[in-house]
Amino acid sequence: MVTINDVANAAGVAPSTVSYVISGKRSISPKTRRLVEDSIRKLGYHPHAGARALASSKTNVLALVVPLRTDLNVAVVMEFVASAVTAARAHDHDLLLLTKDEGPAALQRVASSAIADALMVMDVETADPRVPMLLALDLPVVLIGVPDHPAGLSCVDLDFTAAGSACVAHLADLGHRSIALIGPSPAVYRRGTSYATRFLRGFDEAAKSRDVRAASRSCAHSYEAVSACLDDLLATDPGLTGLVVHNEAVLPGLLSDLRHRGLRVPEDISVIAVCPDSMAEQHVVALTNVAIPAEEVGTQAVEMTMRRLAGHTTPEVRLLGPRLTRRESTASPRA
Amino acid sequence: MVTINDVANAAGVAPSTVSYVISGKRSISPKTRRLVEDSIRKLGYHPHAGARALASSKTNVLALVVPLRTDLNVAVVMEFVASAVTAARAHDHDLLLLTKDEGPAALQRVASSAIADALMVMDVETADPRVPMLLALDLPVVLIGVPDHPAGLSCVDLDFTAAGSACVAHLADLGHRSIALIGPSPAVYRRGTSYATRFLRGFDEAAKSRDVRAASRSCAHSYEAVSACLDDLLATDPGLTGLVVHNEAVLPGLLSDLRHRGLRVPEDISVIAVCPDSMAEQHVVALTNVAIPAEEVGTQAVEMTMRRLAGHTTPEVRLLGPRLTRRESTASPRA
DNA sequence: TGCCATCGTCGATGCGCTTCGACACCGACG
DNA sequence: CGTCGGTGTCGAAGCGCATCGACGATGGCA
Repeated sequence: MVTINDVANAAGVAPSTVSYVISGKRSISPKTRRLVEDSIRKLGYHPHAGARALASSKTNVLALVVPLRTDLNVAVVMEFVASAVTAARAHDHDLLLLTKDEGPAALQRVASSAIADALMVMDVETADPRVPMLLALDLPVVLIGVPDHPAGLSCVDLDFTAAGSACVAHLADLGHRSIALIGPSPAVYRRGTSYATRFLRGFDEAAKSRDVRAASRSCAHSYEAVSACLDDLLATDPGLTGLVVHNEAVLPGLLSDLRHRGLRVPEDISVIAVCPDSMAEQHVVALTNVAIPAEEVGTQAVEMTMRRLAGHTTPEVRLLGPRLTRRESTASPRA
Repeated sequence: MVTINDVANAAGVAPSTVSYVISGKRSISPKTRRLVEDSIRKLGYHPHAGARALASSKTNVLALVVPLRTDLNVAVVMEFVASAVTAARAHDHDLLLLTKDEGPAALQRVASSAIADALMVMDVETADPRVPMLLALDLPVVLIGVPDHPAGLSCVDLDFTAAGSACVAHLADLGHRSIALIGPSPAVYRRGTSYATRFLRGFDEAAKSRDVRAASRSCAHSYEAVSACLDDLLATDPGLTGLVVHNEAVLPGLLSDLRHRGLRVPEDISVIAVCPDSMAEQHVVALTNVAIPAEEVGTQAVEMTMRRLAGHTTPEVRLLGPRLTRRESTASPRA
């Protein structure tokens, strides 16, 4: 292994000088700098991460806690993870992956083993049991999602409340008077997953203020569940003309089922989805959607984390405004 | 921070004794062991990862290189990652995520910074430029996928060649005489992505030996591409009765398009997919499929890695046999 | 010419842990 | 009773680095 001493010898300087060249924490003459940098390159020197962590109390690692459940949208999670890794690397940090399954103890472990410098936590619940423990951790923490009481933790997420409202507004503007929300599976609501309840709230409030009849259902992934859900909705209100789908996984099944029923999109029924743009464009009828900006959320989460690490101590709560893109799946209802 | 010294003091023993209690590398009297373990628990002691890495040259971290491209199946990648993290944790290791985008240099960096104890590399290409460098790394490496010349690296993957053959065999057994493969996007082939070419080989060889007319096409994600691909295939051979789809992303579009053409599945045309079971079951017509056992591959990859870390030096190449599940999308062609 | 401030470099120290050799103690055996 | 082997514990060294105080050199100014 090539150490800082090897570099120092090769360059004819002291190890500490090499360290200062790398960190830039003291001024170095151009001549010495060049000498050292050349030696570093020639020897292919990389500082030993453990030694560096021990001496400096910084690991240059960010830990990310992801949910492994299949009832969440894996594509969204993956996109988020991808952008987080990329953003972290842009700040010269690495990304350690933890699973929600390991529970709060894993967070303790990471914190007290000094494995990572900061934590990013996905899939936050409204009354998340991890929040109090995270507060006690004295590591920078950024939540993806917003619990009821962030209490000093930084948060970033799509503004799902506004997203719910935007969907209703779009349909109401088109003239729809009776709409329904097809939401995530019951398990998601049961856990109190933050985004689900926030979206529902925005949906309900907007429906009330726009004076639109609004139903909402939770729906599991299976084709049968989707079908039963539609049966139920159409039986309850045969005049239903608009569907808001906050459950990407049911989209294929839903669209097939509508066609089987002889309901054309958008002529007979409008559909608006909450999903990534790529998914919206993938269907036969391109879907009007509110985008889930997983990539931007990931980047933002890392940026906020880095700011905390840089000493910026005040926690921020950042809600990204929803972006609705009109495509082919929404239209005015027939008179 | 609570250190090994704090624990030693609390237990009234030497720090080295605490270390031996934890590692089990020397025998400890039951009395002392209990004393130490109690102190550890009471103080909530976790060894400092950096210090431990420095002293022992072990990080207890596995690095996983994942592709971030969207032309690969994100669900499969995610499933793999999930099982890898879980398996790693079961062996008391953490998982560090790297992206393929960073290129070979990132692997160098991780190795010479002693950030991880081993590397797992996904999305391997037939003539992967990373292979020679990985060989020089003197870290245990496990490839997910099989390059042309593994040359001493461990590999694990679904046996895609056998999978390709199995698809053909299934259709041939049903009596199909003309079939086609709809493969991944051209970019995937261009990269020489290992699994794509292996599957194609198995497909071609089986078709030849079973005396089945076989065409194959590469197909991008878009609905238009799928449609054009079908136009082409049906024009080339109007007698086409079987489709093998090795490109999960096009499935929804493909199935819609077939229906638009008035082709019923499986009455007019059989469809067999290479995709995770969950995806196969999600469609209106449940799809006969060859499963992509991402979870098992992930677990296996970790197990192989741990074996290497335990001193087991001979590299293994492990190909998982394909499992074909017959569902509703395949049937004998009408006479 | 002499003094001081500044800049660039060095040496020493310690981060928390693992590991090695040393050693004290105990029971068994001749 | 003396010796020997084994068991359990200890102390010290060192892993590779960052960081702090110190110090020599250089240049400006009086």
